[in-house]
Amino acid sequence: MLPEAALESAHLIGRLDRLVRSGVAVEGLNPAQWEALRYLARANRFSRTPAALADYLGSTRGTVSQTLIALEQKGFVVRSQSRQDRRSVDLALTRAGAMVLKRDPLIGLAGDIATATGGDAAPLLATLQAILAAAIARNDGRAFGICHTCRHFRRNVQPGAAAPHHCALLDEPLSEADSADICVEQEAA
Amino acid sequence: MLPEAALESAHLIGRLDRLVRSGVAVEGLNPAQWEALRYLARANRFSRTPAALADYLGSTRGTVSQTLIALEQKGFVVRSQSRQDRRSVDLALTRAGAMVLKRDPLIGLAGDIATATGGDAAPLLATLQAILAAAIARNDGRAFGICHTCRHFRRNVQPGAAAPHHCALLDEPLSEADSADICVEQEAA
DNA sequence: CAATTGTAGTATCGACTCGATACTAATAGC
DNA sequence: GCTATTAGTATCGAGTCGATACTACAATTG
Repeated sequence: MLPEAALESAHLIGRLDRLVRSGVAVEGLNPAQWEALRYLARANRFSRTPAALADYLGSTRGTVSQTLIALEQKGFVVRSQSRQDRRSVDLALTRAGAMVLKRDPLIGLAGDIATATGGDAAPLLATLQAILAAAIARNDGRAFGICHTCRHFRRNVQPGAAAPHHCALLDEPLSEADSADICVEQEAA
Repeated sequence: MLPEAALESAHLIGRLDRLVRSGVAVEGLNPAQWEALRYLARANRFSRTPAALADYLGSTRGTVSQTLIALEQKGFVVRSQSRQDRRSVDLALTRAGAMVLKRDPLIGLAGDIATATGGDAAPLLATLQAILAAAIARNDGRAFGICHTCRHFRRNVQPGAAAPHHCALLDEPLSEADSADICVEQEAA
């Protein structure tokens, strides 16, 4: 038997997200476009590609391609051909893209969360992370967790170097900044 | 300064909802249609109208009208003219509508919540309710809270009657079932 | 190394969604 | 009664999204 509070909580998560999405058109960006900008602001360099973004959004490459066209036309994203793989495209936020994220409607919800939790959102965050992990496992999705929590992460393999850490999956050096971003390849340790 | 955990929690709420919405097409219902069915299953008799649903969804009457046309064609909802106000339309779930809600994709998320909270989702629920209250206040929205928590609710005004309670705003008798449903007019006590 | 198979991304089409506008009908206020 | 307001619908057009087909490149296989 499913506890009533669990189902009610699921309802409320939907309502909260709907509230955010319905107040979104201010900057002329739709929900998918906001999500893409947020993703690109937090993804490490292995993860800033259309395919990874499509995985993250639970969408298709075709749909994401259109989202990216729109964002590029607005000047918030630039696409460039990858050097490693010339089929692939590197995505990056422009300065304007980073600026518009300062007016992300999600910040309003974050303020409400801070208010409602009295400033300590850590327990809520931990619970939500556990829920997301369960939901992702059930849907065979990718976690898009933080690089340094990954089972392929090797800390401080080159001490003192600009990129002291290492990814054992991609065999690539990792800077401190890399290791704090989310990664399309991340798997729990 | 906004705590990092609050913003991250806001992110996760968005991701959870997106996961639910992306696995939705199973029954041939889109996210707005699911939300409408959920609402009608939980709304008291004053609240089962297109206008109240539009408020709830943060949408417009025109858009909701189309959602309702689709749901009526699928046989999940019936519309009938209101007796009190002949401009108004009463909405009701059909038996098929109630049945399809047993396959609501939100139930999957509720299961994940039950798993992640170890079966006691009450603290999470309380936090989410507080967040939603803050978000609604900020957006000048309606709360759609439970009838008996309303400042217009008068308990047991007609003891022993089938509808013992009373709404002081609408001046209408309220059954036990009425008072447990959500209401478009609800205001915190 | 040539041929095959697989992958990254884009273009395009069609069904659908949604907000805006305009409209009808009914209620409320004066 | 006359006007203003409200409930709901119809319709249009911009935009979204998934599906399909395609190009270009990479990886694999023999």
